[in-house]
Formats: sequence, C-alpha cells, structure tokens
Amino acid sequence: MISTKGRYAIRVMIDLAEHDHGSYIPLKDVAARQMISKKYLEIIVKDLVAGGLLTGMSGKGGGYRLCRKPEEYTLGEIIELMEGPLAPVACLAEGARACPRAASCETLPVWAEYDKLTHDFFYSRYLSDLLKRKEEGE
Amino acid sequence: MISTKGRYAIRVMIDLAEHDHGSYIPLKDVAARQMISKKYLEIIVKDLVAGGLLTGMSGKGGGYRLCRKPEEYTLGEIIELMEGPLAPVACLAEGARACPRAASCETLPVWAEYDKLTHDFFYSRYLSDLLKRKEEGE
DNA sequence: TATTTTACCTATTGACACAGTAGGTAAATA
DNA sequence: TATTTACCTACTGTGTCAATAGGTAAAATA
Repeated sequence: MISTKGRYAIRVMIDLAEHDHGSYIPLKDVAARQMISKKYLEIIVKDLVAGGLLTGMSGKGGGYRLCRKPEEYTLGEIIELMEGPLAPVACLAEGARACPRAASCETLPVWAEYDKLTHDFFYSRYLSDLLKRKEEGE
Repeated sequence: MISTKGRYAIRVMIDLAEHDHGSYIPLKDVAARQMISKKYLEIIVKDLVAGGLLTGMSGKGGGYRLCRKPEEYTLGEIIELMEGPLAPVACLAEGARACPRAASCETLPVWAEYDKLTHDFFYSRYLSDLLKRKEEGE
C-alpha cells in the first residue's frame, strides 16, 4: 500500500510544476489547492528537500520549487524517497541477508517477479506524464 | 507490502499440495516443515477454511486438506482472502464512495493502472505453478 | 470408556507505523 | 522593524502486524 506520504508528495510536485512561474511557491498555496493540511505537508516537503527533489527558500517571497524539469523525475524515485523500497515483501526489502530459507523458498521467485514489474512500472512513469497540458498545440 | 499472513498462507497451501497422500495432514507437520509457529498458523488456516480454500478435520487422523486441485487456485484469491483487496492505495480500496477529489485527481489514473497490473499478475498465477514437480516425465 | 490427537475458539500483548497536531525558531524580504 | 515564509522538535491517538497464551470440542484409537 502506498501511503499518504507518497501520494501527497506526488501531488505537491504536480502542483509545483503546474503553477511554476519562475519563482518560489509558498506551501500555504499548495496546501489550499490540494486540500491537505499545511502542517502535514511540511513533513513531506522536508523529505523532498532532503532528498534533493525540491529546493526551499525562507522568508517573504519564499516557498518551494522543483530542481529539475518535470520530465526528469520518475514516480519511482519520489515514492521510494518517501516510503522506502517498493519491495512487495520483507524478504526482498531486507537486502541479501534475509531468511535462511531463501534458497529453497518456493514463493520467493513470484515476489521477485512482481517486484520487478512494480519497479519497471514506476520508474518508467515521469512526473510530466501527470501534468495537465497547458500548451495544447505543442 | 504483502504480510506474513498472505505469504504463509501460500506456503501452507503449497505444503499441503506437495504432501498430499489422500488424507488429512496435521498442522503440526506443516508448521515443522515450514518452520513457522503452529500457533500462528492456526490463525491463518482458520481464515483459509472460512474462505472455502481448505477443509479441516478434527480428532486423531485429522488435519487439513485442499478442497480443489492446485491448478484451480489463483494466488490472487489466496492473498486477497488473507489481506483484503490488493489495491495499492486507499482511494481504490475504499470502494466508490472515496474522496471528493477523485474526479479531478491527477494521480488516480496511475494507481488504477498499477492496480490492474497487480490484479492481472496475481490472478494469472496458480498454486500449481509453485509446486516442485514430482512427476518429471509428464 | 478413557486417552490421545487433532482442530477450533477467545483474549492478550508488545512493537511499530500511519496520519496527523502543536508550538516554536531562523531566515529573508518589504 | 514587521511580516512572511521555511524549518525544527516533540507529541499523540489509532490501528495493524506478528505473534503468544490458554483453553474447549471433536474424532479416532486402545
């Protein structure tokens, strides 16, 4: 299950992309448009800044802004930054030093296959794919 | 994330399929082979019986048994019985009466697409796909 | 019939994550 | 200097996960 953190993070980034006018956008505006508590969003953008996906600027005229172009963000990296590995089972997320049954486990290959499916899905979707096109004639 | 309940359930069913000898198999044996606490497995098989995937028999010589042939169980139905809907986000799992933003939500289509991917994946895998083939020459 | 073996039942627990809320400090601009 | 904004630490209630504990009921066997 993808939690609110991952989902809200993507919505914040969409909002910043769609309302980009060259300068910083206050979180207050994003919160109002997205109908999400500003206090809660603070936690989320903090992680996005720490992960290098957004930059923040304090003071009057401050706010947040994307660091890259929307087509340079994958949904996978946003989600994994917010939620940790996309792995569908603990056996895969724990790294290699997992359970002793791993070698003989009959179910592990299914989880691995599904893991790959998931990974490929989210790393082949870009933030730009989710934007309402403003310039129709392009 | 698929929890131990779903994963153990599949392992129990594989174990029952592979050690099928026409009669009931005590949970004690399954627990020992799978190295899972019998007490915990009781909870899991209870759900499997309630869901009509297994039948149990009390008393000496009792135990559990599959109700159908392994090729007639999908992994999807086992997982969803144990864990509830496979939906990747709450927005999809909550049914139709979800959030008021659903119609205009720019992220919902991605979740829906991933949901379909997941659903198709697990409902096209069968329990029989996970069995070690005993009859090689078939 | 007594004993053993098994399923089946209810309740409880500790740890942790989720989804926030509360109240403050630091920085930048007007 | 006042305002606006980001940024920081701490706390909380609710729920789920992964079990454990201690029983009762049923079926076969001796």
